[in-house]
Amino acid sequence: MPELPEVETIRRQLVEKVVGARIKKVEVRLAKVMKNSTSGTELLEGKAITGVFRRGKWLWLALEGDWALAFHLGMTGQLVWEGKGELPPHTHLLIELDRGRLRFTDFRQFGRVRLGKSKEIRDYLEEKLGPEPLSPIFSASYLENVLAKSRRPVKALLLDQKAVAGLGNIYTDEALFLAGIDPRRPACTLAEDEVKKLHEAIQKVLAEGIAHRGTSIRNYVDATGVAGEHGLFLHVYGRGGQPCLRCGTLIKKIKLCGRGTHFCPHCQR
DNA sequence: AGTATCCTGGAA
DNA sequence: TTCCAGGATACT
Repeated sequence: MPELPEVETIRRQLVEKVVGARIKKVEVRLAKVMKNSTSGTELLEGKAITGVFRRGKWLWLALEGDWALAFHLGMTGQLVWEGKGELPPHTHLLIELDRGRLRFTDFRQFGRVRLGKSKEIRDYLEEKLGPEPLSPIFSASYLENVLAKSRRPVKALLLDQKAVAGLGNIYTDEALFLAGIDPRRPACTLAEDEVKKLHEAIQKVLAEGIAHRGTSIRNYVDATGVAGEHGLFLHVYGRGGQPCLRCGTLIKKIKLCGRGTHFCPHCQR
């Protein structure tokens, strides 16, 4: 589920809710979600949360003592701040705070949590992720260079977190539609003006996704447990067989890079 | 560069 | 009952 706009939405809300809060107790309810499980989450007890950061689809809590707790939500992960109440099923990590609690809930169990010193976590993320698509480092010429080096379908490159961090299946399909580019095109065949359009489209779809607090197709909710509104604004994702909003041609759904891929065969060349 | 794999549950 | 799903990785 959660791509950059969803994770950024959660981050912004958590900044308001948990920065300054102190951890009372951490309960790992499904051991395998702890990825680099050094011993312990016990060492976090009593520490205050000093910040909430995002890198690509990763979100991490900065904690006193230069510790960091990083989350990747996989396909169906939720990170929700709330008061007491019955705990939903598939809640794998529970952080009790002096104000409310933070729960990590993920029914498909693809999500992961890493605990480490903050430098360790930052290094790990820098090593595996390409530039942030909404930062100046992600320029049109950077994108041009990356695409020029590969014959793979352009969609495969956009999904590659090392090429650019944070795009997933929804926003990739949407960006390619806005740019008018067929997802199957070998990356190196894009002309300079097409790369420019694609670069612009990527930043636009992500910004809109954030403005609408993310896309709730299945079970995504933001950090307050509320669904996102961006599903109402999708052009192609999930619209296979329906008319293109621009030209009326039926949206095609195919399998590409092992993923459902939606595009307009008329608008995208 | 494709595809099997980790999981659960809703839809076809 | 089979297929499919906002992801990533470990294989052929």
